[in-house]
Amino acid sequence: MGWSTRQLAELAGTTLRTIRHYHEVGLLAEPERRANGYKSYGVPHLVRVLHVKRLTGLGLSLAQVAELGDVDDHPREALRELDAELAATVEHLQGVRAELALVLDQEVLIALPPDVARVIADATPSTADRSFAVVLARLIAPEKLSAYAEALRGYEQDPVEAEFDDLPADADERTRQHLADRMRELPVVERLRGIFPDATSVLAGAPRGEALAGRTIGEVVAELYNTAQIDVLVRLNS
Amino acid sequence: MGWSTRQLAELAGTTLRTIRHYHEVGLLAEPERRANGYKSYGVPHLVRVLHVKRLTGLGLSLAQVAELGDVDDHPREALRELDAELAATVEHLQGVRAELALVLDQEVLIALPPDVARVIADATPSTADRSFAVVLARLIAPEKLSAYAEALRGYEQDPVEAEFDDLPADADERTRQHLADRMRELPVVERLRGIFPDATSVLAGAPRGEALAGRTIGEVVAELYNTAQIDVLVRLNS
DNA sequence: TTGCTCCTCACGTCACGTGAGGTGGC
DNA sequence: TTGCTCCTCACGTCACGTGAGGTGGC
Repeated sequence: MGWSTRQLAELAGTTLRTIRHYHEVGLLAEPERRANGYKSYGVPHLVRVLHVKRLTGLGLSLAQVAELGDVDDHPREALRELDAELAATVEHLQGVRAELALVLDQEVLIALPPDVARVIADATPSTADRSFAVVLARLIAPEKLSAYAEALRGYEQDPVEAEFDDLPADADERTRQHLADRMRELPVVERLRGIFPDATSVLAGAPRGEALAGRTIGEVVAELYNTAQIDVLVRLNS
Repeated sequence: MGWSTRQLAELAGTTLRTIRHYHEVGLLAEPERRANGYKSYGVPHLVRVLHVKRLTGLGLSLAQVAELGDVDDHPREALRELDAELAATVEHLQGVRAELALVLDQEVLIALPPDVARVIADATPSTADRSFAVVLARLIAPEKLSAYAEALRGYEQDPVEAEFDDLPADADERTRQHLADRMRELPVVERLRGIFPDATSVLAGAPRGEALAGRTIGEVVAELYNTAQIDVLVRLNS
């Protein structure tokens, strides 16, 4: 005598709501009703639902299934496209997993290429400096970033730098100049100056538009360092 | 002076709407406003957005990102879980691709195990029969299905069967019995009788509940064959 | 005054899940 | 009368996309 919606769902191994959804989107014809208004499904409905489920199970969207015609057609093209998509997805996921493996291997989570991240995590232990590196990574050219990381490799904290970190904003002229002179001789600073000989060179080849990027780096620096420290940084390049 | 929403979006390499969405779900603090009501973002916002993007780029949901605390924390556990999920997904997709390869290799798309599908596609060229096979596959035990496919392997159409296919519903008694007698000697029929000695044996070990499944097969048969044909099928087993 | 940017709603997406509220059959 | 099934709305999910309608700044 035909099946109820629930029975059809059970036979097809799916849910009530799925059957109704197929009606809603026009993937399944509405069956005849009994006297009381209940739906009464027949074999073709079951075959149709099994067919739709088969295709969606393979990864087709309902819209794609709708585009294909009858149960008898073999959707070669659609399936081939799907296969290509799946291949791409798998490749992408494997890429993500490779990245994850690198990230899991590291102490800090930084939005940087893994090799660069490693160096920076070692070299710049403070959160502020790391934030700087993350922002920088978005703003400067990739080669510059690699060079920057290379310059920091094997970095060791020097007492002079501690002095810089603790420099009060109201440090006097002589203190600043003296500090700048000694910093200029640090190997790290020397290497960095080789990469960024002046302020504008930081942004050469920047991918984001130099105007905004420049202001941005300026803001970050202003937020990280006090006026005396910035003054010292400026003197490094003179 | 801070950035506008659009500028923040550009700096972070994302869209206006994404920034606003992060506000909506509480992932990003609302910045101060200017006199005219425009938002004015600072460096911490940029760092935050880059951090969120980094995590979602790896595959975390926004809800998961929200659960993790600060930019400085390294979400080892979450990432490890994610990696496990990714591994499972990749495996699943590769399974689907393997299935796709088989399906693409075949003429018809049937919701059957591939080995069974191959045989059935060869043996039963009519749509009706294939529908029957698809439904059957959902209803009977997997071993029975394999055995069924095995029985059909190498199937060749016999003139007697053409006779069966064309049997009119009002065929007389003698015609039916004569046909049944000859069909009983066909190798295919003999093999099938070995698997399904009687009607109830079809459903032995059925996974869906025998009552509904039985009625279902009955309906399918009734829809595929006329009364004379069904009568002949019944006589095959007597 | 004309473009351009900014703002805040608010609906649409995809494949259903999950009640809400009401009725028929034993 | 009490459970159980059936029915039809209709909102929620997830991470935004995409206008709709209105205002501020040059």
